[in-house]
Amino acid sequence: MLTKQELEEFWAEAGKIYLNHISIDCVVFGFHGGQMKVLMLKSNNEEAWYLPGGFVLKKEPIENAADRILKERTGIDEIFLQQFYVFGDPDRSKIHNEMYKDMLPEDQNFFAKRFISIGYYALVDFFNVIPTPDNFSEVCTWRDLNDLPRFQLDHELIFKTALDTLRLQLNYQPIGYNLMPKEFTMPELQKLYETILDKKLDRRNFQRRMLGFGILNKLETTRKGGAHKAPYLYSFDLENYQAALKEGLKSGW
Amino acid sequence: MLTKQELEEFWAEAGKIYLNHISIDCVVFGFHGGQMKVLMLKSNNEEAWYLPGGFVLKKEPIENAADRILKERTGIDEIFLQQFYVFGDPDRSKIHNEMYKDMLPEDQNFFAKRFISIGYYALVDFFNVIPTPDNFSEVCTWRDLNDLPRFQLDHELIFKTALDTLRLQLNYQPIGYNLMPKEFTMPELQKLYETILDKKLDRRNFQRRMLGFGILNKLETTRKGGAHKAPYLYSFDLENYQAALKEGLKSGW
DNA sequence: TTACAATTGTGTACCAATTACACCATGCAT
DNA sequence: ATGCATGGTGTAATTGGTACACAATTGTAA
Repeated sequence: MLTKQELEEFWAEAGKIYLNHISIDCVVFGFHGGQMKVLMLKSNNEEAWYLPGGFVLKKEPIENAADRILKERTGIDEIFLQQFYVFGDPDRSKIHNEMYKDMLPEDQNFFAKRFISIGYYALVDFFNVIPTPDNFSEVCTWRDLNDLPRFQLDHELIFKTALDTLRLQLNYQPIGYNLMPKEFTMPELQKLYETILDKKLDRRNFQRRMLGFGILNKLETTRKGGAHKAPYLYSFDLENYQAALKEGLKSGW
Repeated sequence: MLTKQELEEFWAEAGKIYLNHISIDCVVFGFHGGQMKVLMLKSNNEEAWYLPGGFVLKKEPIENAADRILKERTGIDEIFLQQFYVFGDPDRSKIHNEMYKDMLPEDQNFFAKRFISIGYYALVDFFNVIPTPDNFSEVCTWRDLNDLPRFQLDHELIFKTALDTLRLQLNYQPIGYNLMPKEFTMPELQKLYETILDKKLDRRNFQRRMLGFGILNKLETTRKGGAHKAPYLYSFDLENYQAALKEGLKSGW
């Protein structure tokens, strides 16, 4: 987090280097220990948490802005990003606007302006992420979807909209590919689908159907360790996966 | 279309009343004579056509801005609108930016700025629309999807993205309801689906399935006139339609 | 070493939905 | 009145999804 003085310098400069009125907010999903996680940030001064976000440089494509922001928060370079909605209520950032209102004259005051926020969701391999706080926070960490904190501003709406979109797009986007590690077992993949969809699936039918798509490579090795039969490991056949998604995986879950 | 002087006044004022950098573009779909249509505009000075669009007032929710813009172009009040994508390439409005570049100093020059455009698609009953040109055009009219003109800027991309979205959302949005007139025959409705999906559907299965959804009211009257058996007229049962869409119409087309 | 518990891998019978096609009804044209 | 094109309804065949049964494998405990 920046010091008070650094923050003031940042405010003064922001309007010159970033597009006014426009922000980006990202919902970063990860999967670990059979649970879906979202990356969130918090300042020590405030109780509510917020989503990783930022602004668009004057000549920067918005996709690049989202990439850049997430590279800073996660350390990951080529992240899977999907634009999903724009949040444009004039009062959505009212609380922040009030906070910054008297700092500078209105026309120079970047943060006192109304912001229209472009929502992206991101899917990442949990283990590749190095959560890194931003200029306004000391804490950046994964939060479990079953144990979410209080959100700042309209970030709960943004998060919920992202999750709804994720569910709808499960059959059209390479969601498994981006959320799972390189190698995984069938029960692990099933848990991911169950978590996203929030319902139980039949173990045997899931397996048969997944394999039927022809998008998985069965590896030689098995995952030993549990006190049970060792499951086979799989990896995604990226080429077939991409091809299959073009058609949509036949009639969803 | 405004005169040259009026246009200059508009430019000078625009930056004060509208949010900078942000525009809205709408893809308005209609259905007539068994063909899908898009509402488009053209200036006599230019060859390429463009989509109805506009800007967001400083304190206006973006949905209201889209409503307002389309009310002006179509005369319709409560239009079915769906936000579908944001177009944020820094060069997307390059040609326009160049045109207006030298008119005013850069910081006051609303039109010389980069625009991020929020895309909405709209579904309207063809017969309710009164196409009305805007400040920059003399022509506002329906164009057939099979006979599209050259587009300005990135409007072809916007249109294509809208059409793709429409196809994907066919089972989740009240698309038939908004595009068909109050009363219609089953073959007419089928033609709509065939046009959107760009493929033939079986007449008999279409009918059985549509009726199976329980979202249509069969009316007493039939449509006479053709040299054949007179088809029954139907209307949508809006209440059941809304309910059915919440679930998604079972496993798409 | 052997039996057991837990979990994974594979197969099959059943049910629901979609598809393909046959047949009848209706209204205008000749 | 007859024919033809189109609309309306029914039914068999196929496909796909669901619900289980059963065998195989691994570590653990007797």
